Amino acid sequence: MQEYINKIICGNCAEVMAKMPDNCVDLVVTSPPYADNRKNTYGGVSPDRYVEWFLPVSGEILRILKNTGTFILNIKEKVVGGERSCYVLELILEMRKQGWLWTEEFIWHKKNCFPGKWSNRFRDSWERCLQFNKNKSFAMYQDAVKVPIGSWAKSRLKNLSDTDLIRDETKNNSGFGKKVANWLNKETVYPTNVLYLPTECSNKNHSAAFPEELPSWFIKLFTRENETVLDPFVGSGTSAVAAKKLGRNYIGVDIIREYCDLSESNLKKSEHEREQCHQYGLTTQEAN
Amino acid sequence: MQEYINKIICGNCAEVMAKMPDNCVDLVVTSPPYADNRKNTYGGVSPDRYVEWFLPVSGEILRILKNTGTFILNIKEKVVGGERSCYVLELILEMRKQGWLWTEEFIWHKKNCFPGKWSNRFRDSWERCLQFNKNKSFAMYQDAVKVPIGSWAKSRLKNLSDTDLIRDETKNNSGFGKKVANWLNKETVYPTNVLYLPTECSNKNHSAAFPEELPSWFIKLFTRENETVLDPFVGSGTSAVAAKKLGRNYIGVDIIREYCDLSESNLKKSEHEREQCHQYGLTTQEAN
DNA sequence: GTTCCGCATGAATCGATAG
DNA sequence: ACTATCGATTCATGCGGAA
Repeated sequence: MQEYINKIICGNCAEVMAKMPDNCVDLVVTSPPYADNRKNTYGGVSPDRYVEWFLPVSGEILRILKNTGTFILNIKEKVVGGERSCYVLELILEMRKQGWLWTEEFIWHKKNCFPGKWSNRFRDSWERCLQFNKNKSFAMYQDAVKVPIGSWAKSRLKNLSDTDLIRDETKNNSGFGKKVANWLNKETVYPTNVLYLPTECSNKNHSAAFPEELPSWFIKLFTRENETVLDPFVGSGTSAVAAKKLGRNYIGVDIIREYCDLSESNLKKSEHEREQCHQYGLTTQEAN
Repeated sequence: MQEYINKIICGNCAEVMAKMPDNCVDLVVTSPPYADNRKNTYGGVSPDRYVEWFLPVSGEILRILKNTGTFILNIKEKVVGGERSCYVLELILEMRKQGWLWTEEFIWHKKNCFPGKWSNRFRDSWERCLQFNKNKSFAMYQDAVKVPIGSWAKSRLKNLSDTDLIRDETKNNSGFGKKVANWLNKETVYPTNVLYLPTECSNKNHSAAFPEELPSWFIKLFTRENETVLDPFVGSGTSAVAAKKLGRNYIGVDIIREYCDLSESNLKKSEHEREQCHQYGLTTQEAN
């Protein structure tokens, strides 16, 4: 097992995982290639074969995950022929037959989604983050993701655009005012199952980079320091970088050599930034 | 048909709809009783029988809906035994077999969701609003739900740069001047598929009232004035009130006499408010 | 050092045109 | 007839350079 810790491994993730022992990983967080996308990079899994393609992967994850571990799957179905594809729904049902518990569906509500205009559809600004478990009693450290109420209110007010103001006029004033009053007494609150994050804008040289905050949030929620986080479709390495920054062990797998190299490079870059922070006497926490 | 227009009908909605003619309704928007919920009011449909219970209803809706019409289903699966139930996923798959197109899944992101704290779960702050159609080409009036543009636009459009000119020229040889004019005058943008609305605070004497803005938004998006909106589980009458306020015809059905009375009462109340507004020389639009 | 402003870009989708 | 490619459309964010 030790040979996988804090490594990026190039290979087919189902085959790589097959060599790993049972019950050895605390969290799997990944964003696999979506159906029929990225034809030039991952080979383009078609929607009607997606489930059969993914099940061997989820089967290996089920085996190597600890009994108290969690599997977070970030995914969204494409539009095909004017209709939402059903492969994600079918995948959930099949994974349950495989032995998984479908514990929860978190929503990533994207602040800045892709632009576009169509006659029969609005812009898609959300994705699914499906939570699967082996067992009803799994590890969850809710206090690690509590939101300081002060900064919440501050950023909320700072970002209050004209849009927000006008949208807010419609709501019931008395009820909301009462709620705010309640919140003022607390220093931190628990979040909900909706994550409201911007998409990553900077160039990652990878076609599907999710924001670091997304894996980071789940890593804090479902693991403690020195535990192990696996991403079988590590891509540009975002989740590995997040795990490392948070003092967790990472294991990254990708079938594309180029992406493995990119992950290594991003890991080095983040390590370099950490060192610079130490030079200036900052903690990495403050720097982020 | 005329006997149903602007009426609240007490009865089993599948039976009531069975008497209605084909292709007579422009929009169906409803929030049916969720599985195993509201045991004391709707008799408590259990999760494992939910699909078989709902399919006759969706079958009748498929028949009475116009070919260009839309069916919006507001629903969220319950947690049963620590796991999300799968009846909504199964329902979508079965409704497709029935002939429906699953066009889109809108998310209602609740601003102020129900409070609570559990050891293995955060508060649930979103619900599905599933869009189904009979036909790929359905009626959609996107301009009716445009929202104010973000405040970023003010500074962004203050002075257009050279690159803006170049970018647009490369994509479109002919009509650049027209484009600039469009952007400069633009004060509203199209929304996304996430609705960020507060939950209803006021007491509706109904166990599952959704905010009026939710049906209101879909009514504006999918119908024009004098068209017909049906809610087969009308409950406290929210969607009927919304339709009436927007100058649409409503048809409300509920199996519970008490809820039919409540709907009638809420419709009267909204009519009364409208009259009061006229007395003060306000339009109903301004009052809302 | 701080704020401001310009700019590229991001898991997109549809309809028309071409092969 | 059916698939593949291409252009047009569009919004908000974080970054880097400048004031």
